[in-house]
Amino acid sequence: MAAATAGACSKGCSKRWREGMSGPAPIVCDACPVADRAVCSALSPEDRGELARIGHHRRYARGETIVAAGDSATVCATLTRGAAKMSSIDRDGTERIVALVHPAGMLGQLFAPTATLHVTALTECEACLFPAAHVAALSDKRPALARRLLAEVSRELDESRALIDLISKRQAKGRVAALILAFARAASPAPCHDAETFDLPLTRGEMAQLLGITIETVSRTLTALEDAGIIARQGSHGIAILDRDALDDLASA
Amino acid sequence: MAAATAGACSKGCSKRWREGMSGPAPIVCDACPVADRAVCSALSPEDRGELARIGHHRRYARGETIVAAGDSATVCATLTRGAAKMSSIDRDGTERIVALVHPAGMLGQLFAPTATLHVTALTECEACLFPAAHVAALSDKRPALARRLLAEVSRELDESRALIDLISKRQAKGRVAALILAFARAASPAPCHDAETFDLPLTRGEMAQLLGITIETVSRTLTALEDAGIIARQGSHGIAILDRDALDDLASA
DNA sequence: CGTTACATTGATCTCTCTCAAAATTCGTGG
DNA sequence: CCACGAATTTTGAGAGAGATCAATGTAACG
Repeated sequence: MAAATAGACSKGCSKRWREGMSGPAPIVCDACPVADRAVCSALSPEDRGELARIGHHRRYARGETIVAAGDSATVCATLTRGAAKMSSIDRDGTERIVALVHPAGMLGQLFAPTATLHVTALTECEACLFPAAHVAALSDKRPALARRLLAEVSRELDESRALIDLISKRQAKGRVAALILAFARAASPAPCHDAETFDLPLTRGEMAQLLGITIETVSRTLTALEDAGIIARQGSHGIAILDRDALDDLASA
Repeated sequence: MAAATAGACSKGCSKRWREGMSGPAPIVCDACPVADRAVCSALSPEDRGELARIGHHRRYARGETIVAAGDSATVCATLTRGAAKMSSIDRDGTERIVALVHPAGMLGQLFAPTATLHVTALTECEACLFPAAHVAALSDKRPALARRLLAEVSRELDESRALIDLISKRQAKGRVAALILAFARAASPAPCHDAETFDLPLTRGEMAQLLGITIETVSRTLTALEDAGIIARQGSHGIAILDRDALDDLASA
């Protein structure tokens, strides 16, 4: 299933694995936290039931590979809980994060004959997986689904362009500030206002890749933001926003 | 129609305007250079004919605004000739290019109720414009079109991610090299191999915005590439690739 | 309790930005 | 067709931000 290099998890997942990371399980839409937002919401209950029988639900540990670049059996998945990253690997082995996926987002590339991107769990997370071919076939019969898929990919495109915005900030402070705000938005249950306290589910290395700066600069910048009283930190990943306006200013610079 | 600031063209287009930049004209698919590649190729001749009657064809001068951010009557357009850029404008007036569009590509945002991005002609170019609502309605009736639209947006997404790749290179040389290669690819009529000599239809300023570096650095980098015998220049926009391997090396760094 | 991975901090160097001026290109008008 | 003027591009010198190299600190796991 996974590509050769993707099996090893360097982040100490083995314990959690043994603790009972669940394998493939049936899909129960009634309990789905994103039933109203995800792509499947475009389907009638009957159609959704049919799709639910074809696909399955899985839980992933942090660091686990969800889709490996090179996989030929393309899946179309919806993230129901947690966060994931999509990344490409250069010939020289450098990883490059090209997208972050939050709950209700789609994982995988619906159209590529083989996946060109790795999809990796950033936190413990859950997803519903479907064979891409089935989804494509169903969308031919259900215009509402086709339209919803189109809207979802368009949304991903907008997000991708927002990411471009993020990393084309000139200064490191601006990039880090924008990243913090992006996660504040994603971490909030309500779309209208952001979370004030949340976890950045990225290592410093991942943040550095994403922002196009070095690990050291990320670290120094976070320290500077904390010293300036703009954020507070709890452990290495916990963030509390103390001065939202200052963060906005930095992010738009 | 256009936003306040978008009307002025600082690039001396007035003459070409007067020379007879054509206004809206009927669509003639027989003469279309991208009839086999564009989204409309998914339609039957009859459906395409119907769409052609609804939409119209226009030519744009370099620097002209095709879609202005804020436009509420959303159009769905196909670029048939030339090159265009999509960009957002920050609150502080900084332009940020988030996508380049080449022939057969789609312009505009099919789903946004109002456009969030400016679309501007980079070269003299031509496009077929359709009301987005009509295209969306037709795609509900024609699964083939819906699928083709989905594929197109997915392709745009891939391109957007490629752009992220481009601007997350650490060094300016790598970014410029990658940009040159991207245009070499786009300028070539054959998909299998790139053009060796072509025009970069961007000003230094546009390249700088795109790459997240300054005009001066772009200029210096091009000079350095020329001094190193990797490229040759003809005028300020003509590029000839002399050492493809060296360029590849720089671009992947 | 030691090992490993991750994060922070420090010192130095390189690259890019900034400010400034010269050179070139291109459109315009004579 | 040539000459002028505006915009763009190139080049230079100096300053600043981030990269790099290196070491210390901290947390998680076996």
